[in-house]
Amino acid sequence: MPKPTFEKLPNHKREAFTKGFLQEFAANNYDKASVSVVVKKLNIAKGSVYQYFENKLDLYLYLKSLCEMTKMQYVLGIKREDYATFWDYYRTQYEAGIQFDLEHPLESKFLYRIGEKENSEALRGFMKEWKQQAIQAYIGIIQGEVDKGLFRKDISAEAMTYFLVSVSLGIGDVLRDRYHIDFDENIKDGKPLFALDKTVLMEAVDEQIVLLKGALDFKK
Amino acid sequence: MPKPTFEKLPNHKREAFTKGFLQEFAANNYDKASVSVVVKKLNIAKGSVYQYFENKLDLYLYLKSLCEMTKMQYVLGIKREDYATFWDYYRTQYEAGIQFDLEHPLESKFLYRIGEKENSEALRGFMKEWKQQAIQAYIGIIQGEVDKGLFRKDISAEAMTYFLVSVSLGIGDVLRDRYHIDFDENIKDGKPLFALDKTVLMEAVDEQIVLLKGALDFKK
DNA sequence: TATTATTGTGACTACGAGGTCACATGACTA
DNA sequence: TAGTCATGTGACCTCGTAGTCACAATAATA
Repeated sequence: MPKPTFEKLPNHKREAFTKGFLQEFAANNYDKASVSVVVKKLNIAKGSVYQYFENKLDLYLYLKSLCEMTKMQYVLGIKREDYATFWDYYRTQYEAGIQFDLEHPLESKFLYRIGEKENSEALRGFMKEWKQQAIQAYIGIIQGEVDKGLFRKDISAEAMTYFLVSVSLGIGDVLRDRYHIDFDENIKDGKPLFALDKTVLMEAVDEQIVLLKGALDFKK
Repeated sequence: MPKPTFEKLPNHKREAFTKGFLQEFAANNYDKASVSVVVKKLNIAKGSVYQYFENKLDLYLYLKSLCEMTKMQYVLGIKREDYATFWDYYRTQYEAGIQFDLEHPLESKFLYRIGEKENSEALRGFMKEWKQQAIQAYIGIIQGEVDKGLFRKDISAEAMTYFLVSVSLGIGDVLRDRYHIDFDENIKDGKPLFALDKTVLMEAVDEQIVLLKGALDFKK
């Protein structure tokens, strides 16, 4: 986490700093992202970085927590109990994610990288924990659907959760491939990752949801 | 592709060379895999590597084609027309993949990395093409199922294909996470990635197939 | 055996990374 | 104004990488 020196920085400096490194980590994975490059771009001394943060990993984790907090504001208010079906809930969550991407493309791309399988050894521990927590949270919800008789009972909630997560993580790729989206170009141009009409995107998402329903819904 | 010098090498030398670099590329991504490290491990001169191959990328692509050819021997004979349903066909393919992993763990891990989202910039072009070809091949098969009235008609074959691919790529992670498998450790010990009883693994696969059936099969 | 062609070698180059530190600069206090 | 403390600086250090090349060693041919 940042040293006091960083917290005391005037806003415009701190924001420029954050933005510069967010761009770098959004465009490159942890290992390839270069402190030296950003430092040149921002016209600050390399030593400053290490007066603000312990090291590269410390800086990365700070940015990660920043992005997560921003995304939370979009997703946290969405509660299962406020929706008639799991799929209304799920769809709303996904839509909020797209809205987040629309308004915070850098943070969105940063977080998109976390879902990637291959990650630097330095990060692997954090990512594994992160994924396990996400999975566990979802298992609880899915088990709830099973108990309500809304999801099938012949397959374990765990298996269904992994299934759902696979598809969820894949949807981003579906969108990217089907609409020939170049994430890196969009990032460079300051556009959102999914620089397309939201309704078009949601159509593709809805297709995947229809398939998910077929897979998980209880059939009498 | 290798220079003539490499082809003329005595078998034991060529095999040791190949194995050494397969291990390195199985354990590290393209960027992190180090020619220098392997060279030390094999007790050969660095210059030799560049008498066998143009450069690191050339060497990597050769190993990739090697692994693909080996895997082909397991999968190529499996034809859709030999199976009653798509799912018998799909299951057999997956089982063959596990068998391949059992007998060629190094090659299996090497290829597993290709499915990963994050890849070195040097490789991105190759991987994109590779994925597109795989997708296109599958779309043809899936469309065939639709035409036969076996798969649902209300969703495009393309959307169903992406759905199937998402889940297929995810199954590896399901197995890894559910059975707490450490790929890197297994590789280091010379074990297969999925060092578990094949029938146990296939049980988990079958669960996912049941869900896939629910999603894609035509319901009257 | 002498000559030529092929293969093996490892110190070396050029590069770029993360991180350090003695010093310069600026701001606030006495 | 003089002194103190926090912040900014960039040359420098260590490390590791891919790739090179003049030379040594071996194999093949005459």
